[in-house]
Amino acid sequence: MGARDISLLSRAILGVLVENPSSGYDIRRLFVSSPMGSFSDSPGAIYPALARLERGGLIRGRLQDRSGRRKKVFHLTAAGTAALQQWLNQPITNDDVVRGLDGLMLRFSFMDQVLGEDSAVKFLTSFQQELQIYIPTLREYLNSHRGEMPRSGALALDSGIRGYETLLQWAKEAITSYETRANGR
Amino acid sequence: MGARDISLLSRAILGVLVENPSSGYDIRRLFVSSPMGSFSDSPGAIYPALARLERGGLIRGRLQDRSGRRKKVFHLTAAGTAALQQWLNQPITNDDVVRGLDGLMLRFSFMDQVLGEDSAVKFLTSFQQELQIYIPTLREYLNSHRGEMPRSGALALDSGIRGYETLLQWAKEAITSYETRANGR
DNA sequence: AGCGCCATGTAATGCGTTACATGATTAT
DNA sequence: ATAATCATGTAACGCATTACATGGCGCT
Repeated sequence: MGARDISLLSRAILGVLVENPSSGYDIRRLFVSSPMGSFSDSPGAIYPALARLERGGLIRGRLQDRSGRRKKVFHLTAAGTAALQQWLNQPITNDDVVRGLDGLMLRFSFMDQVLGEDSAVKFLTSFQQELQIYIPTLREYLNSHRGEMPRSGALALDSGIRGYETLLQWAKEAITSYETRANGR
Repeated sequence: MGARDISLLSRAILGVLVENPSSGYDIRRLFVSSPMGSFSDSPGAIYPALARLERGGLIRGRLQDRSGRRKKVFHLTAAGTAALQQWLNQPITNDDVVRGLDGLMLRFSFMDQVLGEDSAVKFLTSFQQELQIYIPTLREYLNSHRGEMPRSGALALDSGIRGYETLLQWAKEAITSYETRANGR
């Protein structure tokens, strides 16, 4: 009831609000104009999500009646911040890697603002470990089933494997990027 | 109604059935045991999806009462095959690349079985073109907004860009893989 | 006077999730 | 016997999609 069972769209909204208090319209514009465009910019998704979050006590909206034009600006409550932190602190599971990559990257993108760079590095390290376990299982599947699969099926799987390999490489470089920056200070 | 408005899960089912007539249980097992695991293996998703497809005339189930154990094996109808082909033949849009990558790869994985290798190559070529348009826009966004973004936000976007670059490279190699094979025949 | 943008919502619909329910068969 | 596996379904619930509805503001 309080903090679990929150949709990914709502998580994204919490992450946006932790940086800047915003109206529903602001969030819609952000979702169309930025690479967060994988989230819905439709009013039928965002306004109900905001209403749910407010009902749950995670955000709070203040009405601004600037010159007749009504606008409702939302900001995180203490409970909202706590819920966001708790989500970001969740350990990375195999299931996250297999079916929840979007959520994982969303979590990471808010991480160093909310939890700090140390947490971001820990996250990346854990992510790296999960990938190092998962990638070989995909390769084994491809090797042992290649014969029975259509050519394009095998290629599609190969593309998935390469995507994960790219992520692994990215995670390694991201970790060193945090470390060199720390040294540079 | 007839052929549009079909969920991705249902599309995946159609693709599975074009290869092997299967029961709901067979499909569930396939979804857990293969890298198609991003699809739901839950009975509450698969059986209703099968029922909808059958109601729509795209598949047809035959009851097998092998030794008391009832089993309903589904196969594609002519309309089902047509619907699948029509889906696979859809042109690739920017929206597919931004928000529908899963669907795109799913389409490709069935492609050479259903439409033949020529279509697969055309698909890859078109995919490549869309990527060549889209990737620079992401890079420009990153360059022009890097200053305002938190470090992990910029890194998350970078990971997305690299993923698309990997896909582009993969598409190129996949095309040559089809061509060399054609020469080899 | 009218068009486009700012701004917030609601209603119908459909699908997936989770949990529950049922029953037969095979292995221990 | 009884647990695990085969096998199919249903019910409550929540959320996203699409389309609709409303109204003020600013420009031409």
